[in-house]
Amino acid sequence: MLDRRSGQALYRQLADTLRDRILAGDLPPGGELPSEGIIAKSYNISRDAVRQAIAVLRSEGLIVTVRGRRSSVRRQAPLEEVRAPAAARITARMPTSAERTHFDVPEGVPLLVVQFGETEELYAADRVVVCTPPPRKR
Amino acid sequence: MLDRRSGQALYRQLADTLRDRILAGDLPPGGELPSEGIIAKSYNISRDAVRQAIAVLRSEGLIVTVRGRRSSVRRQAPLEEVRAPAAARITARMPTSAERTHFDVPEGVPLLVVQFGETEELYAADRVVVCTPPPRKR
DNA sequence: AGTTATTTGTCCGTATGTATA
DNA sequence: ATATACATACGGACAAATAAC
Repeated sequence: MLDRRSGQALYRQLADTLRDRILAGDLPPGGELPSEGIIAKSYNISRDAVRQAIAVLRSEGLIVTVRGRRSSVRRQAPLEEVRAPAAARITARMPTSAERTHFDVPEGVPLLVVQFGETEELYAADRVVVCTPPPRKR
Repeated sequence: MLDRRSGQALYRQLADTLRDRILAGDLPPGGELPSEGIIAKSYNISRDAVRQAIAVLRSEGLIVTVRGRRSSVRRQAPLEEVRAPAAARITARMPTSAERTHFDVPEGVPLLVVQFGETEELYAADRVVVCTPPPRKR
């Protein structure tokens, strides 16, 4: 239950409990959360607080929200392996809104940036894993 | 200026214009945005809409917000190079709230995940770049 | 095909708390 | 201590997308 005098924000407490349920497998991938209104009523908090909690989990890449539908636990597709060249530099950053549309990634999913020489390649982190070359035989 | 009949949400339009100013270098790293109240007044929108726009940019890792202070453009520290072992798998994901505290990263900064064998190492993507081994001499 | 109900998205207002300057 | 500024929480209203029938 949520505690109004805990010093912790209500929406953070709610996000923590929902996250725990997701990571524990209580809410399986693809599973739907109750509607914002239902959650708000069941915890006696405003819909605004519920939306903030959901926004937290969405920005962590744990859930996905589509307008008109209840939020659902994000499904993780099998990752495609991409071979990194030698002497490459690999970083990650969040996409802008336009890049999110372009790469078709939901909120909370970073981009992998692979740089080598002049080139820079971008990959959606929910579909790609970058692999370093295997050790050389000799 | 913002257009109420454009079909685009006000806060998205505002986020786009602010992002453009940041990426164009108009607002330099470390530079402060006007306060939420000032922005709201200057665009004739609610403070709530301004906060949503700022939340967008924060989740993209472009700005940093500290309570009581105006938001500022995120500074990018020089990246420490970490050598990736051979046959490693490199992915990225967003940290949970607890991990954000543990790694001391602001919102909008992913974690780099380097897996090899049984081990899995995590790095804050705003401080570390992962490097693949250089080509072998022969 | 079309209508209704459900649900999330956007926008506004107000109030209060808490951190910073 | 005062002023400024962001954070939290509530409320209401309407729009827009989806789902159900």
